[in-house]
Amino acid sequence: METGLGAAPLPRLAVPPAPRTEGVSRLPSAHRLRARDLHQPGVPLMSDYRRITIAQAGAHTGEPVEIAGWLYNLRKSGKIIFPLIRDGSGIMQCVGLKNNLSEDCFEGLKNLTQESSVIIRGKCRAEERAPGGFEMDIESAEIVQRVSEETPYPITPKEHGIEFLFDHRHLHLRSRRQHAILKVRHEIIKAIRDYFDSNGFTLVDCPIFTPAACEGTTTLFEVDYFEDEKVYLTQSGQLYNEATAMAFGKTYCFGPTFRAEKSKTRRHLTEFWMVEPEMAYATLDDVKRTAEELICFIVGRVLENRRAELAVLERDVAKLEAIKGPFPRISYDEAVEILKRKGSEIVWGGDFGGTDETLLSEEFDRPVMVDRYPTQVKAFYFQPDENRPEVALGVDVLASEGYGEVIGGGQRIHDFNLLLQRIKDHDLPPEAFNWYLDLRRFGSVPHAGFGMGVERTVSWLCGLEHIRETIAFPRMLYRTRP
RNA sequence: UCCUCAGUAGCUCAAUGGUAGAGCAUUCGGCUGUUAACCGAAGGGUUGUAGGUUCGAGUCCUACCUGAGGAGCCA
Repeated sequence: METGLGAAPLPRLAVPPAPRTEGVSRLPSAHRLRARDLHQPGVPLMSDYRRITIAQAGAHTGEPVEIAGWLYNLRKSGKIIFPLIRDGSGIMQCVGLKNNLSEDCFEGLKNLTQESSVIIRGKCRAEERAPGGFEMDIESAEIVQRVSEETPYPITPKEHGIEFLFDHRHLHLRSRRQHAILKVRHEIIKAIRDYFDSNGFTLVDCPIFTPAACEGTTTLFEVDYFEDEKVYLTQSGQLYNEATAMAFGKTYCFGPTFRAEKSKTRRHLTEFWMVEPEMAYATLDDVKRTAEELICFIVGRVLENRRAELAVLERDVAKLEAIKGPFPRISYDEAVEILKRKGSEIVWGGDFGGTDETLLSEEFDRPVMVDRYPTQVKAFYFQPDENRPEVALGVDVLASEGYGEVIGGGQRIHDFNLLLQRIKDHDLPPEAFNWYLDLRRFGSVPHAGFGMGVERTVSWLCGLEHIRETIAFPRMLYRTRP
C-alpha cells in the first residue's frame, strides 16, 4: 500500500552517515526549555540512538535510532498506541506498549495532540500492517513542543473546504497531498535545470523590474518607486534572453513572472514561475525539437523518481508513460479544421479559447504542437513565414488531457527594418526598444526560443484540478495571504 | 469587468415559512494490532452584514460583503 510520505522510495544514492545526536541538545536553549524528556531508565542512553530520517528507516532496521518530527495522527487502544510521525521525508507508524514504557512516556504520547513536535527513539522493523512497510517500536520519546488542546491544530484528518485550507496554507503544506505535489514540483524544476545545463545552455537570469512591456501594458503590474520612469514587474524575460543568447549562444532564464490579468480560472496564477530558453542561430524547428526533448526528459525524471508521490495523488501513470516523442505537429490551419469539425465556433484568425485547447488535446494521447498562428494574434517580435507572411513562425505546445498551453514560443524577427516596422505597427515607442534593435544592428542572426510555465506543467503531470496547489503560497486575484 | 453558484458549531454539511441538528475536532470514560480505528458521554450557535415581507424568517425579497466555478485574457 502506497502512502506517499511513508512509502518514499529508498534513497538511490549512498546516504552519508547521519550525525550522532543527543536528542534536542542541538536545539537552541530557548527551545530546549520546553522539551520534556520521557527517557526510560534501563534503555540505551540518548547518545546511542542515531538520528535518521524516516525515508532512511529501511537501511537501519534493528538499530537504535531516533526520528525527529511531528505527530501526524494517533490511534490508541487502551494499552497500545500507534502514533504516526511525519518528518518531511516520510510517515512512520510507531508502536508503544504500556507494559514496555515508563508511565510518563506512555501517558505523554497517549495524550499527545496533532502536530506536536516530538522525537521518538526505538528500533525499526519491516511490518506489513504499517503504512509504508516499516514500523518503529518505541523505547523512549521526547516531546519538543506540545500543541495545546485549547488551540488544536486546525487541519484535521477530515475534509475541509478550499477557502479554509488556503487560509491555513502555511499549515496545509504539511499534509500528505500537498507534500507530494511540491515534491513533484521540485523534481520538475530540477529536471528542467539539468536538461538545459547538460545541453549547452547557460543560465542568465533576467530583471524583474522592466521599463517597458513585452506585449503591451495592460497586463503589467506598475511599480511606483523609480524617480523618472514607470517600471513594471516582468511578464517575460524573453527580450533580455535575446541579448544574452547573442552573447552565450544558448541561454535560459528561470524566475517568477507576473501577469495582472483579472483572470480567475483554474489555470491562472498572478505570480508564477517560467523557464525561458533562447537560442542563437536557431529556427522554429529547433524550438519544437527542444520543447519536445525537454518535456520528455521531465516526464522521464518524474516517472523515475516520484512514483510514490504520483500514487498519493492517484495519478494515472499510464497517461504519463504515453508522453513520448515524436509529438504530433499540426498547423494552426489544421487545428481550426479539427475544432470546426468538433463544433467550435472558432474562425480563422482568432486565438483559441480554453475550451478550444481542451477540444484539441482530446484528439491526441500526448502533447500536440500547433504552429504558424495568424500574425495578428501574436506578439510583434514573431518572424513571419517566408511563404505566407500572414502567419507567424510561432508554436504552442498544448499538454494532453486538456491541460492547455504549457509552452509558447517561436522564431524572432532578425531583420532590423522589419522589426522596426512591427514596433511602429503595434504603437510601441521605438526609443524604448533601441537596445533591442541593437541586437539586429550588430551581427543579427535567426534565433528562437520559448517559455514554459512551471505551475501548469506541475498541474498537468500531477493531474490536478486547480493550479493553486502547485506552488507553496499561491498569488491570485483575491488571494495574497498567507 | 461580466455570468452562475454558495455563505448555518473550530471543520464538512443537514434542517416543507413553525423548538437550529449530525459527523469530525476538543474534553471525560472504555478498549493490547489500530489503518481518516472503534464504543459511550459532555461542552460548543448573534444561521456573512444591513434592511424589508410575515403572527412567525436559516428558509422569501432588496442591497452589500466574502468565496468558488466559468467567460474574456493568458504560461
